[in-house]
Amino acid sequence: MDNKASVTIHDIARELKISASTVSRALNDNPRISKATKDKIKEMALKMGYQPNTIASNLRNQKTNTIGIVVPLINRHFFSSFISGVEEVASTSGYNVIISQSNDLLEKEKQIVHSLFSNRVDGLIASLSMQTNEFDHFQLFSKKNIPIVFFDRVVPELEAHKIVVDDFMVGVKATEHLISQGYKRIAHLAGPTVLHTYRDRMAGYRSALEKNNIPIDDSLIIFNRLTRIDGQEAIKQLLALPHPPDAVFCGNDISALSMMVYLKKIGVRIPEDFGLIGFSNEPFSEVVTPSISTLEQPAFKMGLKAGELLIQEIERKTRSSKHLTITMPTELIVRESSNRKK
Amino acid sequence: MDNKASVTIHDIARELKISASTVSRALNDNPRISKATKDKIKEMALKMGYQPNTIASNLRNQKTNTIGIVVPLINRHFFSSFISGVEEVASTSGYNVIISQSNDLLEKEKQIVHSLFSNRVDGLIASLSMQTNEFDHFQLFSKKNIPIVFFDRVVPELEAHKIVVDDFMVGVKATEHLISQGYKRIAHLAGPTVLHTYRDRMAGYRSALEKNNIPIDDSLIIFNRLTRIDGQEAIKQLLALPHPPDAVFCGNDISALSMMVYLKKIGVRIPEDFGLIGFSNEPFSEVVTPSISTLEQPAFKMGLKAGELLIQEIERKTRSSKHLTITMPTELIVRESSNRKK
DNA sequence: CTGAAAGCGCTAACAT
DNA sequence: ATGTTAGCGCTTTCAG
Repeated sequence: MDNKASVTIHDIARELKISASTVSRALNDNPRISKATKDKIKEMALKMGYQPNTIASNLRNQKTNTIGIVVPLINRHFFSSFISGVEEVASTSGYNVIISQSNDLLEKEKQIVHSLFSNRVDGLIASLSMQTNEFDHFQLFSKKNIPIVFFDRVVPELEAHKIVVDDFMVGVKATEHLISQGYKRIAHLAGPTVLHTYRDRMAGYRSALEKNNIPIDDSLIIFNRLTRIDGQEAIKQLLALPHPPDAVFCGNDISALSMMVYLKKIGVRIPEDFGLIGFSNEPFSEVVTPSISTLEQPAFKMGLKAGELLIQEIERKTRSSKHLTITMPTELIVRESSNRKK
Repeated sequence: MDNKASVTIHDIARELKISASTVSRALNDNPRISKATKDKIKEMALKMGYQPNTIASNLRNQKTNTIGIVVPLINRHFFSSFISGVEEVASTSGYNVIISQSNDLLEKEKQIVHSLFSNRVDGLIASLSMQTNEFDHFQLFSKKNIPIVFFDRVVPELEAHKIVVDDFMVGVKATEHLISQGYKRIAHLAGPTVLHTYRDRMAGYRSALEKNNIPIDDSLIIFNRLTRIDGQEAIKQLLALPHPPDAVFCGNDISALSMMVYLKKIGVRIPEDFGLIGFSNEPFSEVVTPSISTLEQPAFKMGLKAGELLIQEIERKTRSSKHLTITMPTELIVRESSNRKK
């Protein structure tokens, strides 16, 4: 039940009959302190079980060595891999990471951002919630010149650094792949268009069709939130069309999978009768039968990059005036669900 | 380039020609302040763009409203779901969460624990690294009566609260299920026995066999790290036996999957000729073909529970003397890979 | 090379 | 109902 107050630098100072400032300097390896006293102080600190109080130091230094991360959902492969990347650079650079999830709710996101600000994080890394259509809460940071790096779900309007993949090219690559496999009526399951990442993918899809002289049929484009249930309802809706599609480019792997499950159940052969391609290469996509074609989003690397960039900005005295947008490569992964030509 | 210092309660006080303490009290809804002045103060705070400095408040209050979490790897379904659970209770109770990963390295774990301590987290939730065989770093917390909750990878020696599943029963349930399906020679792929969670599961397996008068054949028990490759090598080894098994209880779903892939490739029918059951209900297990029987480890719920318990302890003035061990139920999920009797 | 003193922003006795 | 004052633990001028 040893619950007495922690040992502070003052305790060490008193014990050694020196001043607290000397102790502080010694523990921070300040060159103005002699080797001898440093050793003496460090030894005593160890002996007394001294543990620095980071909070006090943070308050005094106006710096917390902490990075805030906001993601829609931590429990998603893409995001947890991304965070893992950030965590890696952060910890090697001496930063802690505070993570919060918005659950895709704007209100929660706002609250989190305020809380992170109040905790005086040195920088912020964020991916927007699906509902986010206003950005005042981020102004808090930019107004005070605290660097922000957005990733994945970003908006062009935001003046900040961004780590993204080329979603337009994603749409193009996925669609052209399906075309190359001989599919004729290609549908697209798109996410909420408030998010430009989904808009861009759709634009890529349209562009690929146009370039290949395939007419664009808006009834083949469905918008929803890309959940499992959404996928199933979308495929039902598509199949009920007068001229149903013979392939779908899905906004994510989850919805592609749920479409596949439904199609298999009603006896549609994949990829012979129907082609499917998803997005983001979830771990399951490789192991289901048939395996699902998709595009790999380099989550971990994006996290590393975001962390690097942010820390660079934090440690630069003057804010860099221009905002970088780093576009990471995506890789088309052709698997069974869309591969009907050897 | 608005980089001037933040608005503090003193700025508000000066503006309103009142004292800082009144401002502080008003903003904290202290009943001793009149409604009128509260309103006035809050309005001014809003107008001036005041954002509380949590650090200062933390230092003063000796409380950070922050929970530290240490996991081996954030980018793993079980851990990220668990964290998600913690995060949920934490945020509804007004706590932030700092997450760090040990990468299964003892040294990293030590460093993290010290850093979390220095950041004066109000409590700690941890799952041990695979290397952890000493526990002094956690003493830091217990000595100062800061509550800790261990989960999943725990050791009995630790005097702290624990959230676990009944691994012995896991072994029993899995094995008895295979027996009930008529499999005769049941093998077990076990993880590293330094971790008691794997030891317990194996004990459950043995116990179930004994109870059903099935002789235990040690050549049917294989130990490795349960990776994909491990699974494949294990099944090859098992099939090469003079009397090969007709079913395997695997220590996790990954290894069960890789066995399945191999068995399918060489033409073994599942579940007719061979039965498989895994553990932990990875997302892919449900969607592969055949779907994999498994036992659900309620990660998210465990996270909720851990968070609840920890916060309870934090907010109790006196530490509860006894250490709770909460055993969460696991659920047998029978799917195709082991279900040969309708 | 070391010490004294002030202050980071907030809160809570203790006043009144 | 509000103000005064001191201090959480640390760092950093400024002085010597």
